[in-house]
Amino acid sequence: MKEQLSKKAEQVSLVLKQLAHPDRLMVLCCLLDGEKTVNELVGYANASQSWVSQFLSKMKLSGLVDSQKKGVFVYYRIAEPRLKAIMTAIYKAYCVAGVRSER
Amino acid sequence: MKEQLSKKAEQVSLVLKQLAHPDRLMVLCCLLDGEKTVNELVGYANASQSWVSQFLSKMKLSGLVDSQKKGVFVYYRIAEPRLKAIMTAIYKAYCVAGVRSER
DNA sequence: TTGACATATTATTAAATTATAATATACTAA
DNA sequence: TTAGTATATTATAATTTAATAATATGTCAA
Repeated sequence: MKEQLSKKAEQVSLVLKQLAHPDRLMVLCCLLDGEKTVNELVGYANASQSWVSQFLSKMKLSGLVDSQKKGVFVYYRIAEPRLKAIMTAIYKAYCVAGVRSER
Repeated sequence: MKEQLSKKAEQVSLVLKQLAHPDRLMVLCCLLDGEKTVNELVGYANASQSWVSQFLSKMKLSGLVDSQKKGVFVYYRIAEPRLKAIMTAIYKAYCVAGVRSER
């Protein structure tokens, strides 16, 4: 039981490491809204094209996002429902105004 | 609006950085269950007393947990409801068996 | 086939984090 | 007051991660 939890913890920590950065959070927050091209994401995060591309490529490698090419554009979206769940929880906790934090 | 989000992102990333580590997740997961002494937490994470103490002290500094001394023991608990919310989401997503991930 | 734009890759230096050890403090019971 | 246990602090070397620049690839339209 504890063994299992510690394996999960390993897995979750790999996901959280990818999120634990302001610009990366901005990108993911943006993806939470639906699929976006690389350039659209560059606009949201204050980061370079190269940086965003790198980040997305890592996220894709680990299966957290996937992408679809349409002509010149590459559309990225969140592929892992558990990532979506975590991002949604974060968004609700920190970005939805007027929600009283219950004890 | 975007300005605000990016400030939030900064704030959230500081929280996530504290979580993004297997042993730290174990500790927090354990605290999700209720308050615990340092030694109890040392038992759950496979980490040294010194390490757990250090971690808790940082978390306390940033207001994510707080502690209460009872005799020789120091009881720690999650102080920030938003941390509790995120941890709960993570726990549900990764540790609750049998939950179908909805699309 | 060339120019313009969208995306991807690679390399390198700077900076932050991790793991660990050693040691200190504080409380309690005897 | 001393021994034993619980917790906290400090320091440092090793490892990761971050930031950035330079450049490459691929697609499309003219």
